[in-house]
Amino acid sequence: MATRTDAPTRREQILKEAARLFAERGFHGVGVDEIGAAVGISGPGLYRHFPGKDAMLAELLVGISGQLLTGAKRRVAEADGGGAERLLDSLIEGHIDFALDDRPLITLHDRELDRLRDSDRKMVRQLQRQYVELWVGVVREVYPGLGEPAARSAVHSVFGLLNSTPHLGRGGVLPGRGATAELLHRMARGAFAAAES
Amino acid sequence: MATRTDAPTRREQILKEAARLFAERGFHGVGVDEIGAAVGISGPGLYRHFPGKDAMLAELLVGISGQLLTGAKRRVAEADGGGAERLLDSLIEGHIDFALDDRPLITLHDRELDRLRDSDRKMVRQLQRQYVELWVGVVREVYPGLGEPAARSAVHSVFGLLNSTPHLGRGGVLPGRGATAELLHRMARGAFAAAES
DNA sequence: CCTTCAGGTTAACGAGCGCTAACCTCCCTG
DNA sequence: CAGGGAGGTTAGCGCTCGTTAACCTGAAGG
Repeated sequence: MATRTDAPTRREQILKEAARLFAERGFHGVGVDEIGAAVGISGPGLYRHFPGKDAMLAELLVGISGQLLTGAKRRVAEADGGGAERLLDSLIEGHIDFALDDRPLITLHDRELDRLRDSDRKMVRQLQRQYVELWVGVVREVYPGLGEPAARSAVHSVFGLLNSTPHLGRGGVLPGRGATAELLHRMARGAFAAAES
Repeated sequence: MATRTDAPTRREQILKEAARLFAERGFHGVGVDEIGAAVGISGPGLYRHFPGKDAMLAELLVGISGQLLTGAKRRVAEADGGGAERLLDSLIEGHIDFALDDRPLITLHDRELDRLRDSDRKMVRQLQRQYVELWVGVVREVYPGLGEPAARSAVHSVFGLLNSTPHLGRGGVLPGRGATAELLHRMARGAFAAAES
């Protein structure tokens, strides 16, 4: 898994614009002509890069879930021996970065999953479950008072909290990226702590 | 505004089933024939009750937002002199009841807003904003350390937390309604408290 | 200079969808 | 008992959308 350094390909342009459009108006609400227009080509030209509209959504969702899980695993590996508290903070930080930097993707992630073909959906669900279970393990280490079902519920709820970023910018000014990230981080920790008691 | 006591009308059946279907597969992903079949009539028979598919979604979303706001205002009135702490708990409880009892509606509420005609969307947005501002006022009374922008962000984030209920039942067992409600309530309070510090 | 191929183009097809038209059938009321 | 409206039905229209077919073009390679 080498890190990409070269310029963004046409394929990647398409994925990025498709993600934005899907997030804005829903998978069924966006036509292929629109996606094409967003990258400067028109309509069926997309079929030189993807076998179909479904494939774009599938690649996006699998990519998102995989990226989240991969990042979390890397953080676990890096935190080797650093303590569960630090690790949980690292996980939270990673999720917040994702939620703030890729809002359209976060939106898609829990909104359009049901539009996938069975095999793709199964794969995404599995990646998501692994991600959740990884969090649950760390959370229970930091907050031993939490039973497993409660911890899982708490993790899902905190995801809901962190994934609220698309709603934040709606009414105008949000207090800058750094401050928002800090606020979300504190709230997540506070929510977990309160879940334990 | 008299409280309804009579049996559910056909209109209400339709709205309920439409909400469920829209939540499951998205507004554009559900056909009128499906909605009709879900209430035992077929296809165009719906047009005896609604002028169009859009109108169903509009009535659902306006109804949701209005119901949330109305309930919150009632709680404010009832808590007259009872203290801000108690009032905030009451607001949280009301929102949780809604999120647990009407999951499809909660899902629609922040997912299909953009499919509305401009006038309807404007109305929903206004109701939502009033609801948020009502919360912001109470939250800032309980947690005076919060500035207004931070309080607003915190409120949106806590909504994300509370509205995560549709994701909770996914993987099998959730620990019973009462316990879930309690957990969510504690986490919401914990998140607000941590936002203040 | 010819070939090839990646990456476009426009035209058009077929399916699905929202919605309308036309018609039917109870049930209620004067 | 006439009649009329509420609430259904089926047939079908028109439009949109995903996808395919057929064609074009410019750049690279021998």
